[in-house]
Amino acid sequence: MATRLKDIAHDLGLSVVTISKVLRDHPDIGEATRKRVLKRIKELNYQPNFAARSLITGQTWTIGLVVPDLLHPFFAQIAKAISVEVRKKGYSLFISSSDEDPALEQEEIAQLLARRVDVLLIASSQWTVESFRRIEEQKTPYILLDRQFSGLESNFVGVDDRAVGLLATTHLIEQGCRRIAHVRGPEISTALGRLDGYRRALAAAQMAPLPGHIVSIGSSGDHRGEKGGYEAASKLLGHKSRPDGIFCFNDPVALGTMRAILDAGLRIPEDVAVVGCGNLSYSDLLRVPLSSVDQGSMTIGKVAASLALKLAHNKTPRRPKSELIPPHMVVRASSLRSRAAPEPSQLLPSPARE
Amino acid sequence: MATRLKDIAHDLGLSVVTISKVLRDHPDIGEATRKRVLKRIKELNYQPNFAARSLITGQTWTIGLVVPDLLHPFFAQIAKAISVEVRKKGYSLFISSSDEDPALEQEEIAQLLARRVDVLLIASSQWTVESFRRIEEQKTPYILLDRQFSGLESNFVGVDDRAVGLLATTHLIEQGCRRIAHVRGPEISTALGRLDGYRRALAAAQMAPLPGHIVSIGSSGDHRGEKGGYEAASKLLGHKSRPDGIFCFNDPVALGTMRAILDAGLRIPEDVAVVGCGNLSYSDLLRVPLSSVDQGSMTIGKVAASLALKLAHNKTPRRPKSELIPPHMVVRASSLRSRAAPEPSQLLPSPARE
DNA sequence: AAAGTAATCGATAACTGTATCGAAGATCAA
DNA sequence: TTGATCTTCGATACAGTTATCGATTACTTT
Repeated sequence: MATRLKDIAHDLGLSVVTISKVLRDHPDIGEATRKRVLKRIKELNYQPNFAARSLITGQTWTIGLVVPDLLHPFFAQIAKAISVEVRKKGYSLFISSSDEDPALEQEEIAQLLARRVDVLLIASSQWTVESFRRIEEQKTPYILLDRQFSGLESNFVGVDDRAVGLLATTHLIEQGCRRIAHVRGPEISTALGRLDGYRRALAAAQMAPLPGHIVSIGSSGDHRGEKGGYEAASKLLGHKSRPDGIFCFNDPVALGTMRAILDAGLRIPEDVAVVGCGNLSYSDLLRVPLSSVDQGSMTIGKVAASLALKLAHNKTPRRPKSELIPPHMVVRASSLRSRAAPEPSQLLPSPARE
Repeated sequence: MATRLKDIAHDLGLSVVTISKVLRDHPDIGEATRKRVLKRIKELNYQPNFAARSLITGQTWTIGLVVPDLLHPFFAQIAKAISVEVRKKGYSLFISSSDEDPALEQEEIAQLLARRVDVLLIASSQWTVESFRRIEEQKTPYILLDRQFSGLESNFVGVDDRAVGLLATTHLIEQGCRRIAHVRGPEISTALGRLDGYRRALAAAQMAPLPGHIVSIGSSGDHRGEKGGYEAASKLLGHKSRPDGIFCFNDPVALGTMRAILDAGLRIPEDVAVVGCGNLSYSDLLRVPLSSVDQGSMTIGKVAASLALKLAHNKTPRRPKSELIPPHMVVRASSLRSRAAPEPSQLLPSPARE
């Protein structure tokens, strides 16, 4: 059986209270006894019982994280960063993957609330605000990741999506593109922000989207991702004023877009330049390495973790805080056409990674 | 404040004990009161306090998972599968990423043990057996994932590495390769098993590795992965009897190998066929899509979860169980040279994924 | 009617640690 | 010396649940 405070107290002829105080650096303990206790604690390799501690303090020293898909490198990176950061402060991290299923996500949130996690971090695939209201009822502090919800004032950490759109579109303009199209995503904050940035970048250069140059990928699960990108890009390429640059909502969509361009017998980036978003780990291993806007997922994780730790300690709820992480552009072959053609070696995976 | 058993008991004029029994489907409760209690529980949305429950039962209904790198799709897939499976049974999963650092891994194991997880799952990056001995001292059941340790009798779930080597090498033989080389990994169970399978497959075809056709990637962190593969393959290609097929320890190494082959002005698979292992998510997005042995990471996760749940309930320790998952070959362009040349479309990402 | 049995529920202790306040002794000032 | 203050430690209550065993009631059997 594991050693308890009682055992140590009995060994040293002290009371449990004294041992408990030593453990928590309580001031009113004599130096001599403090040393004796610490020595014995080390000898017996005492590990405090979190259950008993939680019962009285109300804190569990755990943090919950719900992501739509742990396989997605973006969320995996965030999860990893959070795990590392909170562990340093003695917190452990529950991670669960909702598989993009709102119903499953709600169950997982409920389970984590039942476990009385100190803070809840959610990258939600929800469409309504309802489940967040339930979290608020329980008075558990929570932080939304990646995606925001209008009409919900909550803590938020994610990339600055407007800056994403600005960065990508401005880059295409600088590369000499004049007919820049956008394959946009569904009606969620990330897609809307990127669309807005795209529009603003064009406007800043005295340009405007040509009619039909903003296409949306299908909302059904089957037509999202790469397939949706292929279909959307096919539409664009059949257009009478064919785009010479396409900014895609995310990297999978950009992959589909690139496939459509190559299938149409066109060259990337000479005929059509492509920029995605997410900077996924495969981005520089492709046939044509994909330029992409990096969302700074590691930074998102670190910032979210630090905010979570703050919330865990402040018993008094503060005003919700929104942290926008600045994105940065990672230029690869798919959009590099201003200067000389890229070296052949750049078309292949290179050992030096971003 | 959250509702407690006491509240429900008071509301209905019953004792806490009765409510507790209803919650756990104890037989000696009358049907009428059982329904009344369940109704009230639902009304108040009662959530049991895990801390109090753990304190008395000794079970925490949590499972711990330690992986070397959550960003690696192999481990991400395993983590996801485990998370989904154990959640169904009411368990929550602590996940931590050790960043391939043995010292960090030990800290994380210690933290999870201190939390009294019911079962510990470890994909270890350890070199010694020492830390597992400590787990055994605490009498916490544990399961090793992916990598085994000689001289340590423990529960294990992972791919059948010998079968991996057999499958890959046999495939290359069937594709008409006659000088098959192997880029092997370090001195750990996975690499040794795959090497053994490679040897056996050759022997079964009355063949043997030519001298110098088994090369090892460097053990230092810098020379592992893609860079190590590039260096190892360069050696092989300079050999007087140049290989016409290479089986690589894993996919990153295979990527480096392919880069070396193309840099040498040779064709894949016509001059040299390549097979990797891991079937990483980028495998069919490459310039030359990579044939790879799939390790069945989802199956590993599911089997590990099911074993973990068994261990969580059996208070009496059973004999350690070893579960070997059969791998399967995923043939793509990098090794397909027996019949007609692959269709051009196969050289590009295809929407239909394995 | 007496005794036995089954069904249903509750009183009490226990699990381990923490918060609170009080007690004992030491030290110091007046 | 007295009183006050400080230092160091402990007694007690408590957090929310479950294990155990005893109590009550109703029903059955002989």
